[in-house]
Order: sequence, then C-alpha cells, then structure tokens
Amino acid sequence: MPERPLNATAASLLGFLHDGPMTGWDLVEYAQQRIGAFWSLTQSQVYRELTAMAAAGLVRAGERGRRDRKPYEITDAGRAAFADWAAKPPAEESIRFPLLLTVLFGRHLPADRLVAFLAEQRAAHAARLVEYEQVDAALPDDAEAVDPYSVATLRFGLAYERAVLDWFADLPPALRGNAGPADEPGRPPE
Amino acid sequence: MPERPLNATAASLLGFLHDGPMTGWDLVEYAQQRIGAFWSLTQSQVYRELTAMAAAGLVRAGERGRRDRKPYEITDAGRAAFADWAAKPPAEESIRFPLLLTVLFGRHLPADRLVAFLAEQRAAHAARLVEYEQVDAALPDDAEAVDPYSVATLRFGLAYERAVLDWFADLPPALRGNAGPADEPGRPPE
DNA sequence: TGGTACATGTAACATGTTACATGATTAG
DNA sequence: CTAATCATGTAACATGTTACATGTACCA
Repeated sequence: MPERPLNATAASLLGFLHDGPMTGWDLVEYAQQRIGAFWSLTQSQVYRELTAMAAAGLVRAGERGRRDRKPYEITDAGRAAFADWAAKPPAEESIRFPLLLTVLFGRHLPADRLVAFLAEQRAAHAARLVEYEQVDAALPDDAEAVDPYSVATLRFGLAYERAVLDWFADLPPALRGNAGPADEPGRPPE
Repeated sequence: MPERPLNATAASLLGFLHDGPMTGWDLVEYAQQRIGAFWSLTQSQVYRELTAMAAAGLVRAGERGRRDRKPYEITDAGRAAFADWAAKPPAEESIRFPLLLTVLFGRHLPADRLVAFLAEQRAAHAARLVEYEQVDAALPDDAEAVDPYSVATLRFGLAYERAVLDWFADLPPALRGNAGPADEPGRPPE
C-alpha cells in the first residue's frame, strides 16, 4: 500500500514516540508542552491519529497498563514514514487570530468592549510569556549546543509573545483605553 | 430559526460587505489583502459561506453582471448577525507553523536540508515584510486617527514579520548554515 | 484567434472541534 | 466515601483543502 503521506499532526506524534512508548494521554500533554506554542491539537485528534496509524502499521499498541493505559510504540514503518515526512519542505505557517478580526471591524462594536477584549488577551499573552521565560531560565548553559532544535523553537515562542505584547503596548490611542489607573503596562522596557 | 452563530470566516465576509456589494471573487481578493496576514481563507470556502449565508438570509444575491459576476449585498439580518458576532469575545489565536515542527525534529533530517528550508522560508518572510512596509509607507499621516483599526492590524503584520525575521537571524549556530558568502542577512539593524 | 485573467461553482476528502459517555485510581 | 484527576474513546458536525469542471471576456 502506497500510504498517503502523513499529516503534520500525525508526524509529530511519531516524532515524539521516538523518545519511547507513550499513551494518547501522555502524548497530548507532551505535545502541548513541546509544540503547543506553534501547533495546536486536541485530545480527540490524538486518539484518532493513533488509531489510524496503528491500522497503517506505523505504531503498535502495547499491553494495557494501570489505569487502562494503552501505550503505543513506533514501528520501523513508522520511523520510515516519519523520516519521509521530516525531509519534505514544510508548508508556510497559518495564523488565525480572531482578535484581529474584531479589531479590524472595531467600529462595529462599543469601544469599551473592544478595549476589554484587548486587555483580556494581553493578559493571556503576558502570562504565556512568563511561562516561556521560566522554561528559558531553567535551561542549562550548554542547551544550545546540546539541543539547538528545542532551543530554537522555544525562542520562537519568546520572540512571538514579545512581539505580540509590544504590539498591544503600541496600539493606536483610540484602542488603548485610557480609563483607570495606569495598570497593566505593555512590557517593561529593558 | 435560532441561527447558529457565525463562524469567523463568514463574519468577516459580512464585515466586508458593509462596504458595499461584492462578488465571491472580489471578496477573496479583498479578504486576502485586508486580513490575509492573520486569517487565511480559500476561494472554495468563500463561495460556500456565501451560498449558506444567502440561504440563511444574511446576504442577498443581486443580478448577474458582466462576466457572470454575482454580487452579494448584506441584508439587515446579516448586519444584525454580524453585530452579534463582533460583540462576542474573540477566541485565542491559533498558529500552525510546520517549519517549527521540522526544526524541532531537526535531528531526523540532513542538516543542510534543514538549513535550506530555513533559508527558503526566511526569504518568504522577508518578502512579506517588504510588502507590509510598502503599505505602511503609503499610509497618510492621519491614518491612525482616521482608521485606527486598519492601522492596528497592519502593525500586527509588521511586528510579526519582524519578530520572525529576528528569530531567523538569531538561530543557534548549528541551524544557521555557515556555508556560502554572507548573503541574505537577517534584518539590517536600525 | 488564442492565451490569460476573470468568475463561479462542485465534489471528495482531510482535518479540527465539541460534546458526551464510560470507567479506573487516587487523595483527602 | 466521594470528588478530582487520569484515561480512553465515539459521534456528530464544522471547517478547511485540493482538484477539477465550466464558461466569459479582454487584449495582443
């Protein structure tokens, strides 16, 4: 069977399974942590892809463990399919940022609502940046030499969140909401 | 009929139709230009949403024009549905950046391939930044006062592309590809 | 008169999302 | 003993993607 090429989500799961057998549950958590910043997936998807890949012989389910855990391990066919995928030119990214739609159509909603939406999301991004910064701070000095790949992806998260926060801070005055005390500054200048 | 809430893509089309009747073709172009930086949609989707919205009474097709053009105009129901949508808290953004998956799994492909992928996408981002900068440069001085919404979304594009280019420029040495003359610098420092 | 850009649309399929159902184990 | 968390899974549906089919009008 000629095996349709993997989709990126399935491929990622295979990538993670190179590090050892994992259950669907584990994979959801692990993926969230490792690629959550630039690749979203849901639990449903993970189970579906695992089922499909098992059927295609790319992974193999092991024996049920404690809480009915069902570990999957990658097969040789899986490793081959993964290598094929990895060597193919990646597509361009897609961003879907609903807040920006709301902003673009900002004249169609009450100004204070828009300002509130902006504040909420700004806070979420600030929190995410803090997370990434903590991970970054915990990195050993030689991380870049040992695993430049993870370092690079982490840095993307940092760069992205910083850019977004700067964007919030630099919004046109009309979108900035000048009510209330000067709480929640953008990002403190270095 | 209780009318399931609009999805963001359909809502955007309605948003654009506030500016006057447009055909599917027009909308694809217009959307590409106005929200392409942070919201992707395809031609197929546009025609599908238009058909569905016409059935739901949110838009109304006018008479066929010259090249079989079929202009749609927004109805009062459409305006109401749009206003409802606009006033709802926008979801968080989702990013899907295949290149970063390839980077994360970089040890599974030849180093020079990875470097080549990075170079290709860097060039694409550089080109996009130039586009945005041209749009920005063409903006009148009072743009921020006149239409802060468009300005804000354009600025997002600029901030995002600059961050991405900085990220490329700052990649760990192992991913940087030191072969060849110093072509294609990251982004010239200001 | 022939190629290119304009313009609409369908079909088939892949992927993503939401909601729910079910049960095991652990911690308090 | 009971609430929370762990864990798997299905069903239904919404959305997104790719490929194709069809025809119109302009312009060189």
